[in-house]
Amino acid sequence: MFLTDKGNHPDISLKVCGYSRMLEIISSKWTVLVFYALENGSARYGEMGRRIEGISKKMLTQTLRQLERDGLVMRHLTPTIPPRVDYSLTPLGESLLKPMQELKKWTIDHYSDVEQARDHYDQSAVSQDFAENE
Amino acid sequence: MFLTDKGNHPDISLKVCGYSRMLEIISSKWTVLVFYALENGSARYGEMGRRIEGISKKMLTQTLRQLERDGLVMRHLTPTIPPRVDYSLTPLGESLLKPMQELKKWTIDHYSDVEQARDHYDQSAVSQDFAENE
DNA sequence: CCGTATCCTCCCGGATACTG
DNA sequence: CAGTATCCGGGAGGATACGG
Repeated sequence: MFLTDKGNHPDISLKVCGYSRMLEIISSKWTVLVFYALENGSARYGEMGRRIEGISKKMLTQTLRQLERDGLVMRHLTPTIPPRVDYSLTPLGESLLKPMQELKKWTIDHYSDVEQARDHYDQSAVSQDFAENE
Repeated sequence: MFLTDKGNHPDISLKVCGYSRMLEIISSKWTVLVFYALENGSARYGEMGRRIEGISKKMLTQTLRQLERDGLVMRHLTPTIPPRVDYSLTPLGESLLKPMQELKKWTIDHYSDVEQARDHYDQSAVSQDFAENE
């Protein structure tokens, strides 16, 4: 880690940065996919498990609990046998939709640019490696 | 993992989901903090290391390389001795600023709601634990 | 000053088995 | 159906030392 020399205090701290708090809430891929699965209304537990490719029960439950704890998702239990559990976005969760969708739009609009940049970067990397081995 | 039963294909895949691609680019805390450090213009390597609390050289370099590879950040080397290296956002990187700031604004506006929800959730959790041990 | 290389630890998350 | 409990391997990332 960099040493903080006399009086030169860091001004970007994880604790107070708005961006960090943002990531604290939505930075996991499962969190976002689960959130995404609820964009168009409520869904049952098993249903979500089937719709979200590759998620395990453990992560589905854990992710839903976290979203619930943060007040973004509601859990509704119907105590039949077998039980039925539905999840849906809270008003707070819905308020997050718009900025999230803006960011999704940016990604869709610019992902090809990112891919192109990666190709270009990797290309120069290999040609440099090649030059070294001459 | 949930089994994909006959014909019931999952419709939310990591590979094609816009949100996932978004996280692919900005989901790490260091990535976001480094990006943040460049919001108001270019900065030198060491300067960023001092400003971003807790980051190690390894992660700073790794993060900058990734942002550079994705075409969001530019690296400018001045080959003096000792060398001087400045980093800045590319136009693509700048285009990401707006949606990111929207999300940051949401976080600032609603973080207290999230904290309140957490308190409430944790509160009910402990009172439940308490009830169990009666 | 601006990195890279190496080692080593910790914890995330998958697999599996069990329960109301 | 909707979870919980336990075990465990791999990779992210910190600490440290070295290099141009």
